[in-house]
Amino acid sequence: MEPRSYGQYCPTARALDLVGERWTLLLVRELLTGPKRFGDLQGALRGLGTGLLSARLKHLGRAGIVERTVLPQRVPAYALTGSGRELEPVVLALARWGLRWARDGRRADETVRAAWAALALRACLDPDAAAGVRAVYEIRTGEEVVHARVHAGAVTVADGPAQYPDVTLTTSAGVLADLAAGALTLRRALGTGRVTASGDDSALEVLPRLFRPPHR
DNA sequence: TCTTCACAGGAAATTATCCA
DNA sequence: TGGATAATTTCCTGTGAAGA
Repeated sequence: MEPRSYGQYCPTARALDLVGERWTLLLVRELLTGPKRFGDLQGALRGLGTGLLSARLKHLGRAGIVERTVLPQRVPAYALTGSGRELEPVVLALARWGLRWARDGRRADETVRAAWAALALRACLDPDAAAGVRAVYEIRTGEEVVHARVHAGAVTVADGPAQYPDVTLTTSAGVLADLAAGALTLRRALGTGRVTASGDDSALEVLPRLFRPPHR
């Protein structure tokens, strides 16, 4: 089924023709942290049926936003193309804009994942504060491990453990989401044991200053 | 109020791929 | 070549919006 078009000769409408449908930008968000298998995407996007997932991937593939790739052990997967990666600032801007509502707290029926919270934190990065920082932070939750690399005033987030983390943070995905939403400070989380940290003290010391949650 | 349409989602069937 | 697994397709149902 071909997605509907707004039928407008307008860049915004054309962009929304491509990525404005339900689930589409969330698929892009999932792929921002690295290639994913069909089953991984299904697991991350609960509520999205297999048929619709297949259709969305095909649509994004035709649009040149997503491409098929192969992981080690010759496992087939999906990855963002260069054009797809250009959506990263769009997704981060939406995350930053949405944080003010996320701050109201998590609803009972909402799931949370470490990778989502890490991306939300990334959206709040203060480039000036991060300008002189070079550090790798590994974040471990019960089910997931992601890592964030801060370098040259920017941060990248990826799935999996870091090779040489400066700091390893252990917490739950829910606490991480609260940190990203600004509902909890890192100092308080560390002080109350909701986050435990090990590694380089100076890299840990600078971490709270790197992020500036948006004001309501 | 009824009908039509678009869309989301689930379940099952089908197809493709990998590997022993 | 056959079994296991993953990916895709097809069909059906439910929901909500819009129009008659």
